[in-house]
Amino acid sequence: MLEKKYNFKDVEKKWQDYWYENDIYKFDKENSKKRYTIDTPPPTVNGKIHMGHLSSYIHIEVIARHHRMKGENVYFPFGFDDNGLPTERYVEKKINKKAYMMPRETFVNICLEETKKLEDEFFDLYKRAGFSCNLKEHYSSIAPRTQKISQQSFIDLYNKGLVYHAEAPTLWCTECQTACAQSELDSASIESTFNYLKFFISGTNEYITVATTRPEMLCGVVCVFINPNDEKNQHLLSKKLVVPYFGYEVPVLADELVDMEKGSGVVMCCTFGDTVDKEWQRKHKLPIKKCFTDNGRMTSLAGEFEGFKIIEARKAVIEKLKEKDLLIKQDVITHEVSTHERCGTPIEISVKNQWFIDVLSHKDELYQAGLDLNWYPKTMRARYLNWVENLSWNWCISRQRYFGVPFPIWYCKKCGKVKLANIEDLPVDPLKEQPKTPCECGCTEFIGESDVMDTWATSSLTPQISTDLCTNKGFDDEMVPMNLRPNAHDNIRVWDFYTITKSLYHFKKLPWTDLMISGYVLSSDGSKLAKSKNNSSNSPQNIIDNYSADVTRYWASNLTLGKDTNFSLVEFDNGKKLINKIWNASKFVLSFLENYTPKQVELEMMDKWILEKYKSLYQKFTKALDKYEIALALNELEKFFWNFCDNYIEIVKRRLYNPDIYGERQCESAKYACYYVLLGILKMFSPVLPHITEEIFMDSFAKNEGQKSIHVSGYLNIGEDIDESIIKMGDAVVDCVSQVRQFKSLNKLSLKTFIKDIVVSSKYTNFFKAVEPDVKGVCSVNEIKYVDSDNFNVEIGEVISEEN
RNA sequence: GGGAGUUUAGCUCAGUUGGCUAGAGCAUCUGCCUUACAAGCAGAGGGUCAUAGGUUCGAGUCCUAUAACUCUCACCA
Repeated sequence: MLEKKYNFKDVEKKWQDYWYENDIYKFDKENSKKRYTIDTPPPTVNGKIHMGHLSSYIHIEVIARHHRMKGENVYFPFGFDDNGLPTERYVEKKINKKAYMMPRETFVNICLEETKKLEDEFFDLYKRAGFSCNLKEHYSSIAPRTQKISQQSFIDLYNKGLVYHAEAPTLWCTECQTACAQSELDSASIESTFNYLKFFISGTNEYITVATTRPEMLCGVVCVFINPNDEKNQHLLSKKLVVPYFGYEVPVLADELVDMEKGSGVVMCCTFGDTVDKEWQRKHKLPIKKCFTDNGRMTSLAGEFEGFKIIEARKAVIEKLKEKDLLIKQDVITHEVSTHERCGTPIEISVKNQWFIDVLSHKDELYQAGLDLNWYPKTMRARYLNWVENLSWNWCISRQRYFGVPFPIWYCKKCGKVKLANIEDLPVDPLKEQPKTPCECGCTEFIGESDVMDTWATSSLTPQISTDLCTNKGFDDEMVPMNLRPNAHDNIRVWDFYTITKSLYHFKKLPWTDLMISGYVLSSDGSKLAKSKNNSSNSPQNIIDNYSADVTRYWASNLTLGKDTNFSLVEFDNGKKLINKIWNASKFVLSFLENYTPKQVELEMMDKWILEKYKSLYQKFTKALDKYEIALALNELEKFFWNFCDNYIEIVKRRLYNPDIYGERQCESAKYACYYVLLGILKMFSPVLPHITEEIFMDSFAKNEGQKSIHVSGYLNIGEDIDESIIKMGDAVVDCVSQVRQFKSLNKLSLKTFIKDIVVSSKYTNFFKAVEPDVKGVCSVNEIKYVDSDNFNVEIGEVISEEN
């Protein structure tokens, strides 16, 4: 028997423990059933989880449970992305010290401790949300077995010539003091000044106007460009110009990229002030002049400004230019500047020795991969394609940081050649170990690479890393391609792109077949949620405490895939109502089904009707979920469920209560339909509401059905052929009942009020006659008359009394 | 500047490949304590589907343009 009230706090905890202890969701790799494999996103361990993350994971969860209920063998692994810059910054902030202030090993150990603490919190939250992933064994992107896979990937790319080491212009963060990748850029709107400067033509008193937002880089000017079609400035090509204030001379060159409309139509080129400078440096083989150091201070090139921070230098130079009358005018402008996503510092371009994975020469293949994958929703494909089209930097994977997977390489002290580690020795730390064999040149002394790999260089291998947990096959894996990669849309250009890249490069195949892209959950005012912002009242922990895991899952399941949503508590109240209704309806129906075992009887028409409608719902529901349309599936199910409660149960309850009046068989027929429809509905609700459905199932169905959990019991499919005519006729009966109810409502009568007679005009007289006892009962009508007609109509007779 | 999305009831949103009178929840109003549920039930009111054209027997849905908002990429001299 079910309790009178549903107590989610006790019930949810009870089943979470039960599932965990009994390995209900364990993946059985020996099983020959159809597999469904999920490349679960490992959360970045750099702060607290917010409702956005949680909702995205709930989508994955529902899909995993759906496939499990379809009878598939679901591989739903779990892991953490717990190394790299995001984690380092989290730890630096927490301990209020910078990594470079201590020995590398000390910092790495603190990182390991701090991530462990956060991971325990994450783990607890996932359990409390009712997640059916494998919580017992999870991967970590810094664990030795992961490092091994990551290092092997590097060696494979090296051997294939797809990764190279070069001194090249690199996106550089002066705050984090590391190189970064194009995908790590954000943009910020910054107020700045556009400064019009006098560049004197060498040996004359004539000057030409050049506009720049970065006067501090005047010390690094290598040339001045004009457009080859710029007639009025053609004469400059043979001349030299004097760089204002700094006084040295630079040549004038022509290039089509110069926009004649912008500024003065003449532009100075530094190496490097922005991305166009990078192009020009390569094309015109310009010298490289470093104006600032790794930590963002001016170099000796800046003369008296050496040691100034970039922004300070800019101000100081402008003052000097004013003093010397070299500044013609200043326009205040607001422009978009690329910044580092982790710290918001404007990105500089610097020349450094870095490791790059070549992506620019494989754009076509990468683009094609986007076309070959199934994107849900479809529009997300465009974001990927757009990103690939706009790629302008190769993927820089080296970071001048500390807590990351090391490169498995050394440089020969004598000849400088790269020495790779042996695959069987992985993982290696080149700072602690030495190669086992000498260099080709005979030298036995090596310098280990001190850079570490970017975290994406590793997490782009999650298909290999996660399946390795189950197969122990490491880098090579038979379970790839996986079925599903789920993530939010911000990760398309990052994690998805990199994973596709690696999979194509290593194995010439796609890493998965489907992508399910979730939207963002925004604050109620439309601003972004962030892990770093801690708005606690809406923290996942509090929401689950207040509303239950099932209600939280209901909320997330109602979000449209791929679409951003402002957070609101309204859906939570709807979820609460649904839970309450499921509980009450089940309790009521089951009160008639104690010790009942279903047996086939001749069915009453309204019982056939609800079963046919169930079949129709079942098809719509599974079809929608197969296409990752969680909200649509849930919607159909809710509509059916409410109809089941408010119409079907109301219609049959008299038969259930009074077999003596309505007949023994008629009562058995209602029990049969109630048993299977309720069971079927609970199974369909189970992916979204795993706790309450388990509670009811285990209380009342498990024994009959011979199952240890609803979640591995499979959906209830009672047939493919749907009798549409019964559905239509039964719907007409409901329509008739509605009209009688409407009549009573409009006349402010109680629904109990008896009506002397009604006249039903319809095409379905025989059907109405067959269900006459049901209709009479639910409508409190004493007599029904019938008229054959194409037009449906219900005429309502005299009101008798409130009691009879 | 390129690309994508959104615009439907007071609010939050559904609306499949064009097809009967455009749906749901919340809110509002009216009734009803009906042998599961008042955290419930039965009803009612509320919409020029952003705007303007077009295709069609028929358009919320398809096409063109416009507007507003959002996201994304790029520009950043």
